[in-house]
Amino acid sequence: MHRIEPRADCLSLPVLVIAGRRETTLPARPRKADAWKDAGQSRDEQFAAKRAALIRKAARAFSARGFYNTSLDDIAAELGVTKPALYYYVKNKEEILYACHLISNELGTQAMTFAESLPGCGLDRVVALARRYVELLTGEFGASAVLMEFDALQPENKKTIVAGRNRFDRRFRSLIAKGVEDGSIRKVDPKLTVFFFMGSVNWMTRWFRPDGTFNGQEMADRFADYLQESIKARSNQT
Amino acid sequence: MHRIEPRADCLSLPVLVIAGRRETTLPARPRKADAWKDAGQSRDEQFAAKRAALIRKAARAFSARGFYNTSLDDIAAELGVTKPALYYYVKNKEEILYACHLISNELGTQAMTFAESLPGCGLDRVVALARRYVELLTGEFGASAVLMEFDALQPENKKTIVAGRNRFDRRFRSLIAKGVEDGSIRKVDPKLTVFFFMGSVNWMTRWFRPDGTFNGQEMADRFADYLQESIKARSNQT
DNA sequence: CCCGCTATTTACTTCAGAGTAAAAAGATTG
DNA sequence: CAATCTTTTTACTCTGAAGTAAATAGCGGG
Repeated sequence: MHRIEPRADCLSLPVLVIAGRRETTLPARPRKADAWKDAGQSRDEQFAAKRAALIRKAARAFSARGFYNTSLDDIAAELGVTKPALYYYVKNKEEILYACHLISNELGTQAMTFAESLPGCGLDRVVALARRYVELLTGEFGASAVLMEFDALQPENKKTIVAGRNRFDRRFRSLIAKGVEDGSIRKVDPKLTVFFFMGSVNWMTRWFRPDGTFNGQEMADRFADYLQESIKARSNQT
Repeated sequence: MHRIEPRADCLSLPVLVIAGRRETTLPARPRKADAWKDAGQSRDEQFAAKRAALIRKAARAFSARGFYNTSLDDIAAELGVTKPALYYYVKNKEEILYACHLISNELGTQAMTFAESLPGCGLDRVVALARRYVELLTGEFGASAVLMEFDALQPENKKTIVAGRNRFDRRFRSLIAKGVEDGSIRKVDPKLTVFFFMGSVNWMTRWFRPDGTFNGQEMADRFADYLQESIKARSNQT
């Protein structure tokens, strides 16, 4: 019997995943995928790996099709198991969503910490943040992390997630404010700027495919570039 | 008995609406709102007005909380009636969503037609499009129109809506491409630029409140400004 | 090769919310 | 003020998907 206490620490193990298109008929029990057959680990490692794979499949599905358009049967089918098997790894659907949000916040924090550690003017750091964040979102963990379904979270979890997001927002704004102060960024409203940029990024998770016209790195470069151009100070203007 | 054939022409009649926060308990039957008590019209006019009010309340709710987080009971309660009453005006929930998408597309077309009719360089027209579009979205019809739940539409309707959206996208891209040609816009990828900007706008509908820090007009100005700065050509660069 | 633990399945229950039927309440008109 | 049409309600049904119980299959050690 495995513990189902909060254990969202399983952000590990890269798993190759092909973004699946919605099927009209559930393809009854396809061959088990990825982590589900990868052997050669301790029991606890396997548990963690499988849980992580589950979360990441779900994250991709949620990002691409939305939380409510993704049933647990869908996820289970994609993993090659049946729905109740999922309940061995998570308590309920909400916990999956929560785990996804945790990843999302984690990536944000990572990008932020990186950006804040950089030398240079405010603009440079803001742009670095943007680039790194998009890189992370489009990278290993897939276009998986940015979710919008806060309302489906339990109040307790929602509080945690929203708090994390707010922290990210504040640091982002503060970075922008510093840029305005040091003269590298033109006079923009930090809050609005963050909303503007984050909107683009949130939306990206809905259409981005790693095998599309642009890969993750290119997306990161271009998004960062848009942001940079839209906020950088120019000699000949306010 | 009233016909329930496709009749999504009811985009009329401004109705004052205060964005309602989600209630844990459904406030049982509050006083009827707005159009529901406005008398002094022919029957057909009343029908149209009420249907329009219904669609617009729903549109706001969908935008703010999402399609699946909004039950018909919610909408009915907000209007001060019971759920079955809604079925007198629409065939089902999907039809409401479809009507919302039609409004959304309509606003896009309006903004686009306006922008294309302008003289001036590509950049000017692109910026005018952005401003007008945000103006419309945040205006009379509220932050109501941009929806993301394409998947909940019937295949037939989905086709229509997606086609409309694609048309908008193409015209938007084409405007950008022209700007690049005439030298007013720097070398950006039109498609990506559209996605970038539309993401911000889509996201805006989730948080914008007319009574917030910025009103609709300010939002329009600032979003247009961000876009302008991010894509305009400069003398001293590529 | 049997025991006990891990993992997954089959076969359910439950519930929210979409949708419907039929009765009741409101209008409008002769 | 009855007759009839319009609108809304009460009281349901139905369904999809979340979630659970209990049986079963697989595995590692003794």
